[in-house]
Amino acid sequence: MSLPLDTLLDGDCVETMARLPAGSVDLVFADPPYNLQLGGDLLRPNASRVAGVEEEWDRFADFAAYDAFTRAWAEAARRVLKPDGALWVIGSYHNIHRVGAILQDLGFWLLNDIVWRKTNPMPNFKGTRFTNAHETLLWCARSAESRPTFNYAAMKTLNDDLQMRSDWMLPLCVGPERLKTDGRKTHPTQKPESLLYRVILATTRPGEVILDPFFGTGTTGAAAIRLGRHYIGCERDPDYIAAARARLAGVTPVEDPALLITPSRRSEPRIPFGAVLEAGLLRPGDTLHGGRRGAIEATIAADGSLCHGDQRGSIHKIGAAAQGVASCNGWTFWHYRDEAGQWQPIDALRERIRATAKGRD
Amino acid sequence: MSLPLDTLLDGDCVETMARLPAGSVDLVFADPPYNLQLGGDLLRPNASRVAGVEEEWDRFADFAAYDAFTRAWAEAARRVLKPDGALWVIGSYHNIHRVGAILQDLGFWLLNDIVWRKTNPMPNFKGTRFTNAHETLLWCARSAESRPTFNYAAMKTLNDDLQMRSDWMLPLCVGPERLKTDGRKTHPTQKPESLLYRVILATTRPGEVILDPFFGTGTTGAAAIRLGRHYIGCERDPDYIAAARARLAGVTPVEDPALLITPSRRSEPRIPFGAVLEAGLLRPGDTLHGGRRGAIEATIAADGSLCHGDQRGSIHKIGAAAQGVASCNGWTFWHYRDEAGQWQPIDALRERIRATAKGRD
DNA sequence: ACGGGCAATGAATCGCAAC
DNA sequence: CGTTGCGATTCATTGCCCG
Repeated sequence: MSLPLDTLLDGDCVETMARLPAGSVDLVFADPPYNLQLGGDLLRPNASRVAGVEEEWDRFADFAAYDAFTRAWAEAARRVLKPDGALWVIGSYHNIHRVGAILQDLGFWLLNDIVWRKTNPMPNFKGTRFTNAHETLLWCARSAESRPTFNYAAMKTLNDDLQMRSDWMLPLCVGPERLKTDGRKTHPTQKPESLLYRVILATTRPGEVILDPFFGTGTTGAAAIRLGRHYIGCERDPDYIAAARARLAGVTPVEDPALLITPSRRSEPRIPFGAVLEAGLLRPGDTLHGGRRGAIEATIAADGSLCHGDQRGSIHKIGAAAQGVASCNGWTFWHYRDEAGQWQPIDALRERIRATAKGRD
Repeated sequence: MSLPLDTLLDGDCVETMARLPAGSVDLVFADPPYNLQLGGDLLRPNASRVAGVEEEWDRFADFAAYDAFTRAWAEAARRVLKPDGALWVIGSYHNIHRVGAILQDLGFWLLNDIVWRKTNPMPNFKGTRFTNAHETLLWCARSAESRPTFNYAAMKTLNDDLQMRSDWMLPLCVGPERLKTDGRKTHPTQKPESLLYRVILATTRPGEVILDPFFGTGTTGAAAIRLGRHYIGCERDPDYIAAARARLAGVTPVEDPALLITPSRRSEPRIPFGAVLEAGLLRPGDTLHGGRRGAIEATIAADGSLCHGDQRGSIHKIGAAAQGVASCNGWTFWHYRDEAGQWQPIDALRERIRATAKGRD
């Protein structure tokens, strides 16, 4: 059975997911009902009424009912995930702890909890609590053994060359982005595309498949299309389905796929040090220098090993031994004198080989 | 039986709390073990070893054992709380969801989850996840019917006359505040007093009683004394007890608690260029122009880097490289064509984001 | 005394392909 | 399956040493 890519599937997500092949999806993004347990109407200081979440889909008899619901969709999601797949869930303090504990019990492995800090949260009108200014996302692998995708370099670049933190400052979905029907919001909890942009860019690769069991008005689909990923959506409500279909018809992907990938050293093919010799960029008998002011010397052998005193081994092993440390990246530790007489790390020679290799294919 | 005020009680907290009278305490602040489940050593890029939490008290056989432990202390805490009393718990993604779900199951009523955003978290050294830059606190009433104390005005004043949000930006406990024994940290997870100041100032009144079942080196006691509240601490470890007693002997109440609090910084939030993409103000594949008459072109990648010929990097780096100069402010160098067809510096888009992002800190 | 440079460090579930 | 070895990977802050 093949996957219904870029499709919105009408119906209950547990049943829908059960019909999909096991181990077929790269990422699940879930925005389940929060079980808000709201009481009566909430009035602003000017006596206007706050439009809360009053839909039938957010009403559960008790915690046990909510837990059973959570366990059902989470198990179904786990079944369709590939072994190295991952799951994101978004929630608030009303539900996220129940969800988190259940995910752990099911074998999911928490990788991070992410705080979505809202730039423009709704104030606490009654002055009885702290302004509830954030929501929480859980990012977890299918199991502790999974090797989930994390585009570290892309996140670092996106954050001006600093590691992306676990707290994200993003605005609510308002203005033109917010879908409206007859002047009222189409969906009470539409998420901003910026949130999904970051989730998808961080934890999937172009062309992969993202399933959203609570598709709503299709924010996940919109971000997936833009970023060159495939989506599968589940949704029961015909109004949401119609709104999502109309919305997604107008979304176009980025044209140049190269723009979707951040180059990282990790994903580059490996080049053994011997290739530098074979390319004639260094010769057996040449001397490399490492350490402070290049005080550590080593001689290159014909097989690409280094000789330092009576020790002999790889550039990494000798670099570590010469410094008396456990490990060492020989590519950045050892230096040679280039044509202009400048000291350069031998990594520059590896780069040169990579550049010519790319030119060939 | 009268309460042992301002006392550190030696022994297991469940047994100790069981000996205290029911309904006698105004607030419980709990910093339980997080059940970190660490693997082997973690080395920094410079090969130095990260001092993790290796203490026996953070080791549990499995989730079930941790849950049983949590249920035991939470039930004991609930018994000693007054009907309108409240509980704070701090934790990380490793444990906080289990704790939160158990508290809900026991009848506690969640009021807020608070995010302690660390100004100076430890980086993710291996580049495998988002920097774990926050911890979570749960604030809950003893029951849904409780009327817990919340000093709304004090919090608003503390926050420059804006409602205090659910995300707090505070530094780690380092420097002179961090207790040391023979040059090494006395306790692996000592919390900053600033965190306890805010908790106690927000949710207790002067003269009330705060119980801390995991007293450690007594941060809760120190903040309580300073703020004119009473503390009761439970602790098993004799080294922690000795350190706490010595510490608390030197703490004196202050007359004006407002003087204790450092106002939060109001510096402009830093906006990375990636935020402009996530906000949809520009899109991957769009072209920016710079230099005289916009002769220099560059294409935007999905991660917020610019592509110019075979070069790729930040708006600043590519701006500098394209001009052949050492440095460049990309925000003012690069221009885009706005809705009216006018060329505008991309800094205008950053301003637009700032205008909506009235974010604190 | 002041400043620059360098080292230390913080609740951390921290790699992966080839053999 | 386990073992081996390449080689990728850090931010904010404090404090000490030295000029």
